[in-house]
Amino acid sequence: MKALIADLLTHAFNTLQADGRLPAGLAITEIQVERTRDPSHGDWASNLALALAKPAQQKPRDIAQALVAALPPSAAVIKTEIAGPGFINFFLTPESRFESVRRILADVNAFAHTDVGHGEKVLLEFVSANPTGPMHVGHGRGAAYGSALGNLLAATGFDVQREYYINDAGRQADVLAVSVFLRYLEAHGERVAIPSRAYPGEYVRHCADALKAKYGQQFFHPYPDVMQGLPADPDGEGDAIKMQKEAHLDALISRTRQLLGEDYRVLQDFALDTQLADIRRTLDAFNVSFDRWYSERTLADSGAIDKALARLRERGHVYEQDGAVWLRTSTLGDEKDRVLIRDNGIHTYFAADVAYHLDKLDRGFDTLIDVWGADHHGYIARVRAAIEALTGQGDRFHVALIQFVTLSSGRMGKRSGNFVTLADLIDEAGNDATRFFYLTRSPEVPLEFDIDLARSQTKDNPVYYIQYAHARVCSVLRKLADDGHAFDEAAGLQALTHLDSQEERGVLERLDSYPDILARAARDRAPHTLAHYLRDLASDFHVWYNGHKILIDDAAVRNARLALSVAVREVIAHGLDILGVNAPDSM
RNA sequence: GCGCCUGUAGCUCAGUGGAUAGAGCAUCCGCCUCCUAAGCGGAGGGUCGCAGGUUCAACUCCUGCCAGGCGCACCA
Repeated sequence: MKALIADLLTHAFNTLQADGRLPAGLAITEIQVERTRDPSHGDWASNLALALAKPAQQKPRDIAQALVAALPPSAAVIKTEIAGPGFINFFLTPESRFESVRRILADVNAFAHTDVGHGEKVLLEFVSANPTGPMHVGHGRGAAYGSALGNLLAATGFDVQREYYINDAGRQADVLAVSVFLRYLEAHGERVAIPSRAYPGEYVRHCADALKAKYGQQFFHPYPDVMQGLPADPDGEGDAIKMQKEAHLDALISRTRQLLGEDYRVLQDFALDTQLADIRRTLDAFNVSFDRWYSERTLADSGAIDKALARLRERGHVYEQDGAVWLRTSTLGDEKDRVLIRDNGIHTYFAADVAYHLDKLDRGFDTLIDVWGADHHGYIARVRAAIEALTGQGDRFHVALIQFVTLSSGRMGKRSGNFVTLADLIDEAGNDATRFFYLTRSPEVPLEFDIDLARSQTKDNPVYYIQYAHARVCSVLRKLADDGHAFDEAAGLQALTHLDSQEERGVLERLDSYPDILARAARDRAPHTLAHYLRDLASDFHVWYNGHKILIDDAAVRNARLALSVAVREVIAHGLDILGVNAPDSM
């Protein structure tokens, strides 16, 4: 209905411009049409005349008069009124309230679809957690957000590809390798000290055990040989100490490479593959999938990094200083210049990331959306600057920053070093509740995850409340069949005018707003809008259900109510599917 | 110090520049012969952090301040 009103107003506006009644240069970016709160204001209202008043240099009520006079006729509109400072109120026919039910029952996907995307090609990169350990609850939020956003964009006319960038190169991968290596030696009976900057988690030990099981003695070296002559790993705090700790770890990495030779890569690949497999398992369980897993290593191997560097040089954005190669990002919005190639000749993570984003654009994507943890916000300016330097299209790059997650009940960090993994959380709260809870908050707000509420199976838990509405409709239909009846859709659609109670009007209006909610959620990249909507719809439905019996003897009214119920079920199933939450038939 | 995010009911949070700022929880008062009580109805509860500004209109936009979180590497 909203789209219809907006259409009428657009026509009226164009007519007035063509007649010279309004200045020609005027442009309306988006017509605001809203539901009225007060029934005496009609069903819908627009502030278009108010918005035009200033640029057109005319009184808002005069413009409103002209717009109303120029409105094309519509079967749905009974009358219009001008109210207050210049609102245009629309009164619609009773029959128009049922339009959405007809459309939902005909094809809910068509009903829900609004083409905000116009086929725009979007590359959505999310999660991209380093394969150096299990996913934690923060990654889970990014996973839920990214996957829901992908579904949302796909449902609103975007051509979206989902991608996971695997950080399988660089120092972190080396730290993982030596961490596993030391635990591997320990599994062979050596007494080892784990460096303070290495990975301490229990999963490293499991990985080492698996390594031993597969390769036996192949990588073994006596621990004293490994450590001989290495700088010490000092205790304590402070920058100087920290640097010594890192130096110790770096020396250990070099020594391990040297001792293992070509086997180093075998060991490292084993460790990375093990961790990545664990991540994939968790994501599968979490109903998150990707179109492509993109390896950082392949960027170096394929020459993509060299290509990006050459292009940056060509465009004059690169210089050398202190033995390193720098990108002049400071002239493109970044606070300082950034190193691409270190003085030791090894490219930085940033250089690989620049090449990756160039590759995304080269593959023909119009828009790049990266989903990052909030702690990476300082990184945005330099990546955008690099894209700008490469292509002049820095505005195509968008980052959705996801704020941190804390767990309620003090369950986080209960025992030091024993952090809660995403797999643990899913295990505890279930897939549906976990996804839904992640998605109920705006991404830029820190999330306090209430585990006890997520576990609870009462109406206090919004996900159960919504799923229950869906199951309830299914239950009613089962009861109907048990009683030897069937839902007569055609008869129901004929009899929709029986749906005239306050509660039924509430449900009808809510259903009608669904396409607009989806469009807004997609435009704002805000899946939480949809989560809130579904809760409201479920609430409207439950309120109606509790006051009105559906399975009554009067066939016309019964079928009309069934039509409304099924429409609710269809929209809930559609919305939950976008959020990646199941819509069960019974509970 | 600089940058990003946040500040709305006791708590957790919604809120396209638009008409009287909302929801859930919590609190209080009611409600089960009935398609699932895994539920429903009602009540109280607000200086939208503070101060200016922009305009027909500001919780919403701008500026400054206050408070909290995060970040400021030749790590990733």
